[in-house]
Amino acid sequence: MDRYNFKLVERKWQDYWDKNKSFISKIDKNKKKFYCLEMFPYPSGKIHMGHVRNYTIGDVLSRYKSMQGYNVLHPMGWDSFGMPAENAAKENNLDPKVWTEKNISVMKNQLKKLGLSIDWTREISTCSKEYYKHQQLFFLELYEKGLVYRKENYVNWDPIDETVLANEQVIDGKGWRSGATVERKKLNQWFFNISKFSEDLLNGLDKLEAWPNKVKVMQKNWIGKSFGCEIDFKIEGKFPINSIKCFTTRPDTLFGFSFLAVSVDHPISEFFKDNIEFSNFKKECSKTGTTEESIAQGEKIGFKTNLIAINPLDSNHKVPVYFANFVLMDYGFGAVFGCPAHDQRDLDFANKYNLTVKTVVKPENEKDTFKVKNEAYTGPGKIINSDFLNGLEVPDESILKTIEIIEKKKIGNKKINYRLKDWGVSRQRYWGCPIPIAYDKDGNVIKIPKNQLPISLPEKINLNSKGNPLSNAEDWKNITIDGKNYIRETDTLDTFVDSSWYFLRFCSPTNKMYGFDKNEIDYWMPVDQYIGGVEHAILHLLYSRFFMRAINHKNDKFTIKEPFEGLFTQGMVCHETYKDENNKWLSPEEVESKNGKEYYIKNHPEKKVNVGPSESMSKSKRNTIDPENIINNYGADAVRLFILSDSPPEKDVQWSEQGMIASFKFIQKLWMLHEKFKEKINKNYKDDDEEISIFTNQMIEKMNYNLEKFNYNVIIANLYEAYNFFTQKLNKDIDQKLLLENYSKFLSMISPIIPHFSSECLTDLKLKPLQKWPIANKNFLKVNTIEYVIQINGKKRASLKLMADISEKKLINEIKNNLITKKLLENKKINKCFFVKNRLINILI
RNA sequence: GGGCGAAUGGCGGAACUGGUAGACGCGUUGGACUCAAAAUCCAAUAGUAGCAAUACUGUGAGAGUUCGAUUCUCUCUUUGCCCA
Repeated sequence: MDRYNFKLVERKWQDYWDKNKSFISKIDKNKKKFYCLEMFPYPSGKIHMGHVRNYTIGDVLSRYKSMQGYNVLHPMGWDSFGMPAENAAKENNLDPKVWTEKNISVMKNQLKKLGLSIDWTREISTCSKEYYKHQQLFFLELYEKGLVYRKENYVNWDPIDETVLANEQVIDGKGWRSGATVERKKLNQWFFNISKFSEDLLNGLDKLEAWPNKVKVMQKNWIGKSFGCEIDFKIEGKFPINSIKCFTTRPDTLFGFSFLAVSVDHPISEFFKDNIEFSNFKKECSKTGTTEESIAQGEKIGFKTNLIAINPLDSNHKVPVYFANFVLMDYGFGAVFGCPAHDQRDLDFANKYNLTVKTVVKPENEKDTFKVKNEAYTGPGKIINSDFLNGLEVPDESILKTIEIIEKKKIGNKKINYRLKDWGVSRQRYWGCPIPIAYDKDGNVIKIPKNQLPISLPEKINLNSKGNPLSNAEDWKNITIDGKNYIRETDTLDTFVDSSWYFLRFCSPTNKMYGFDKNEIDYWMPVDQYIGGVEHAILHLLYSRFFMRAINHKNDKFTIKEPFEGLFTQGMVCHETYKDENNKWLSPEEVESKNGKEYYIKNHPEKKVNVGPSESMSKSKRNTIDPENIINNYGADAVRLFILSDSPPEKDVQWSEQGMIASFKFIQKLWMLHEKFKEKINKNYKDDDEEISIFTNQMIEKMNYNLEKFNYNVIIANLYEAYNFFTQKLNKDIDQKLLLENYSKFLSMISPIIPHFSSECLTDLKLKPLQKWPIANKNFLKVNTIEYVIQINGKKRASLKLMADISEKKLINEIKNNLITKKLLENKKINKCFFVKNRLINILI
């Protein structure tokens, strides 16, 4: 008996699928379509285990659906613009394009070795002109629709590298690369008007039934709809200003008003621009940072002005106006009214500056003399100390009534506020999609004519110069249109723009005229199942949902709104972490252990290794496992099997060498089983055995259930059970035909997971590979005998194997007559019985 | 601080709609084969007591609903993720 040679077999079937164009998809209106998409990778150089997991999950689903008769679209591409290419190019003095293309070809080979059922004819790469020229056209279309605009905005500015940094590139207030202290700087930036769709994006979530709830909740919180009102506060003082507008969700606490706080960027800051103390205060504020986190945790500081604000509901009630570091200009109107008794932030502030704390809400079970001390009260209750508002129920009635009064008095209006801000898409970088805009000498914006697209990135550019390489590329930057001189926009688009529509491009990847073909979209979209990491739960998914709406805005290019009908977020791949005595990270290859408890450096038993917790694989912790090595050692099928077997796909999985070996061995065992099957099938037995058909058909039902629910770890447990079952069955003589029928169904059911192996076995039996998905025969789903559980007073006491469908009476009779169970009821009076058909009986005595 | 989850043997994890808790795998132990080891195969494996049949305990803790709770409700503890 030969060992199973995975190297030959896997190579053979990958070639076969290539040659036979097995996974190429075309529109077929007679078939139901299924669009299965996994988040496309960034071509960083090598695939990692996270990719293996992601794409295996998608591949199992694609193959399963395709066997069920769906017309499956399962494409793959490259999210190939972005900073790592630019950085790598700088370090190695390379062209980012060359670096990227090399990575793509390596990674494509690696993916092919996994045996994925991908239609490679649809491969796209976002850094190719053929892709981004359509994106430039979209940009112009959106601009024409008023969904793109330019405004000044604050950015993180690295003064050494002369570049803008993303928030995550700022570490402890310093640039991650240069180490320079990051400054806040105002720059002209391009924005997508995503906030225009806030309400629609929020409402759309309700219809996404096949999305994980947690993702919907995250998006909902991100959009952050809050209901409240805007209020005009009259201002007294010697400055040319009559009123300041505030947004509040708690107008009902207006009588607890004790100060008005505005952002240091508020227009009234103009009045203080020559005030040195104010400038110092403003500097102080920029140090503490502007993230909501640093504001919530940091000290609340204020700068008292000589302005006075008046309570619009009580003109005798006057309070000071402060600049405060916890008020942000881009939320609401950059001004809030402070009610310390019912907002912790306001209370901290009031305590620091000795401001009045007036309680205006009391909890239901407290007296009217209730007073807030060190902790703000934000819960429900009743309004007190508030003149004509007294007695209102907090929060619903009190807020609505107060808004009504405010509107009647014409001092403010009901308003819905969203936390979602417009999407800044400008990046001062080279390796991205150029923005199709130019400026005349006065700085006026003109669109690049559509017939001049694409605007290609210049080649052979000096990346080591300071600042944005494109703004230094004089030849490229200066252009003439219709004889007039212009300067190109030198910012490129955020790479999240690239990934906001790639799922549309996959439907018609070679269409030259437009980003997609309507016919193809109408057939393939929406994506039926989208699979990827939960880290993209907010930005990428929200941007994609926005982009669909934006493209469709005012012209109804397609009828669907949501790009992703179903979403599945898989967990990460983790591994233990190792450190040597000097606290340096060690990779798993450098470590070994004899007993599984004590670890030491390979071949150096005297050098002990500290084992840390299992964490998501990352280069920095050196706890990665290279998929390519694993595939070479154990084969693609074994890796696919292992990566799915140990944990539910939505949870983190722990990489384990032992688990990997177990999966490898299982395939070897399956091969031995196959050899035995073949032997039996070739001999002429006649004995009938219903049990084998019952088992197979029940297994089909289980597989269907668990595949639909993504319980892939359970599926593999089912397969192991099947293996155990068949191994035992083979000791008996079974009718040839019956055996072949059931075994071939088994082979079909394992094929989504270990397709090379399954194809090999099926053809070895002179059957076709990629068989149809088996359909359970209902005749075999009904079982003749059932093991009934017998409970006495709720406790299991025995079980009896009896005919299915028997009645309660008959079962009790059986219990009374059976030798084993007889004693349970002897001399006992049955008070009550609970009978669950074909399952159990609970007798109360 | 807020939101959403999770907690089951030595480990990863199963358990349909409230109905036999621990499927399946790993590990461990014992045995077979072998000069020996590896590999492979067989058996055992929640805990306690017992030679055993069996009995009792047991799904983070405590209460509740129920004939019956890993599953439903409440309180608490720990923990993860997200937003801050």
